Amino acid sequence: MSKSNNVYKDAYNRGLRLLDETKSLPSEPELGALLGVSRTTIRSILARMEETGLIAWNKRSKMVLRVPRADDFFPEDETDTLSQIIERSFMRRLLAGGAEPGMQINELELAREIGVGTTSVREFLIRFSRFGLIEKRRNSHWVLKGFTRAFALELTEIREMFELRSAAAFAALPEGSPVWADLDLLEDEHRLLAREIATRFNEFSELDERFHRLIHRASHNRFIVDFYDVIAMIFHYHYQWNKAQERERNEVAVAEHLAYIAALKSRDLGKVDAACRKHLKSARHTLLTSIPEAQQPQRG
Amino acid sequence: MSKSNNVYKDAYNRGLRLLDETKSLPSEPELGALLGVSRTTIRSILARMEETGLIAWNKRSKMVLRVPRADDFFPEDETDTLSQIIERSFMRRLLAGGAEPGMQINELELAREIGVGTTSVREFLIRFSRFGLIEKRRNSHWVLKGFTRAFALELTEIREMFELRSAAAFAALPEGSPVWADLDLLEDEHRLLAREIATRFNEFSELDERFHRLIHRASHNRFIVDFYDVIAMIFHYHYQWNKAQERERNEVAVAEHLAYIAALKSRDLGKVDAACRKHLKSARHTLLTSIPEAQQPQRG
DNA sequence: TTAATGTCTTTTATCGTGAAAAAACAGTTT
DNA sequence: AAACTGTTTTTTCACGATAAAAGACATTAA
Repeated sequence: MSKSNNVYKDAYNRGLRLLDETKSLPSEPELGALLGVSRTTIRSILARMEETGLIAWNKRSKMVLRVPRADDFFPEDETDTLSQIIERSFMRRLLAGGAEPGMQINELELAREIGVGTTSVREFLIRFSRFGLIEKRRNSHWVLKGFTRAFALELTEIREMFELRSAAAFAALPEGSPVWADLDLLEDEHRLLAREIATRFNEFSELDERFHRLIHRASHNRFIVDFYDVIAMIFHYHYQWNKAQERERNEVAVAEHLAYIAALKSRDLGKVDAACRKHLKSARHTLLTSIPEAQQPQRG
Repeated sequence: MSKSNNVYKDAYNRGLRLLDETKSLPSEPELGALLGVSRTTIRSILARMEETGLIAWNKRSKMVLRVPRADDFFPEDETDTLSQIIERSFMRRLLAGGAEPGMQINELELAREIGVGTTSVREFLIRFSRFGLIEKRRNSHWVLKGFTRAFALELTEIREMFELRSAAAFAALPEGSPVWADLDLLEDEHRLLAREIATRFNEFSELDERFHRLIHRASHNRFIVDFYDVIAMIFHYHYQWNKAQERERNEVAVAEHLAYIAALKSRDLGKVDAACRKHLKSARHTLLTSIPEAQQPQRG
């Protein structure tokens, strides 16, 4: 088993949804652009759609024969990237407890446990190392630094520095910039979510990320924009394991975002600074309270 | 050829130097700690030293028979890590010109050209990507963003943010902190270098890095400390290709460092801020003037 | 003559493998 | 018993190989 065809399977599923919506299929290059894959993959998808009787395919004519059924789709877990699989596995172990700071990380053991090759695990660890949670010992093993209070404090320190600067840059953007329209759209989504927060509170995390990424982009600095990956990753897993008062927390956060948006629209740098600080302070507080910190750092 | 024994060769060379200095060798574990390698490697080294008649080795007795000659050493280029080799090759191509922003990077071609496996090149590119000079297209090629003026500006923006904060943290450190002794030592080295700048100006870059790393460490923030890797990497190559007015530039920088050190020792935050700003401003200027920026960014 | 399809080539993603190096274990010496 | 040496096991590092996916080229339809 040298390489899974998850790109194909994922694109196939998305292709089915497209078929369901539009009841037709465009040309191969257009489909490729739409699904973000090459024509090679598109042709495999069309071939299967023909096989399963979804379409009649002859050159440029693609006649839709029937609507996709639930069992036409590939199972969700077969569409995951290897690195997603490894990341999930790794994070589960990391958050499951028993993962003390200072502990060694064994590539071979990880690979065996997840059932993948060592190369993929190595590449994952290298990519993951920029999050500051693990560290490599020169020609030896990796060391877990752990998701500690110190980590959270260092992370939020940078976050606050970067976001205050980005927010100020955002507010200084000229009237004609397209970001203002993006901000308006996000504001609408926030209002909608605020109204239905009782039932849709778990949709906040996705909105949160889009909002903050929009602001960070105003910095026009790749290091600031890239750093949001660290924050997004942490918050992604944080949301999964800390469900305490989720509804209340998110309700507060939506309100803070709306105030923050209003401040940005006012272009009053003082107001922007205040609204941004207030929101980041409560975000930091939420993150800090969710860290167990029962165990002390140990030497491995 | 599956893995070069550069760890052994490099440790062997360092072992020879140790032998030359001390005319004796300690126990295997102690040697391992001294050279930073495992006992397995130490034993290979001792075995070769015996073979070449440098020592008589019997269990814990290691009698030195003769002084190492020049031809006892392994050639310098056989002691390099694969990733060092790849990095040098890659940077040479990047700085050699003809490396336009937007250009594709081909793993296979790079691997063939350097004469290494694709895995090593992939891992190098992943590690290198955090410097912000290249970017990966999902299941496709890498794209060169290029060492442009924009890059330099984004880099220095973060650098200034981080260093101003670190310098303030440094100045606020209590009297008893060991960093003050480190600073005193660095100050001495600066004075010495200042006196002999006419001949030793090329030793500045190494001192520069140690000085700034000391300051950044005062932030106690892993993201700030790690970011200095980006700066160090850029300046390392920058020093290699921009030799114009090197002596003058370094003379100015040493003077700025001494003023900066004096400001830190005064613990006057205003003075620290001013000295730091002044030095970073001239560092940015030096970097910016060295960027050709003849070619415009192009699409690949 | 533009834009599609059909076919072939190249590159990326991933694995298994084997040597280098580390680490663990067992036996000795002081 | 503490610290060493001798031996064995495990892990890391790097390669070549192969299927998936991308990309390039040739051909055909509108």
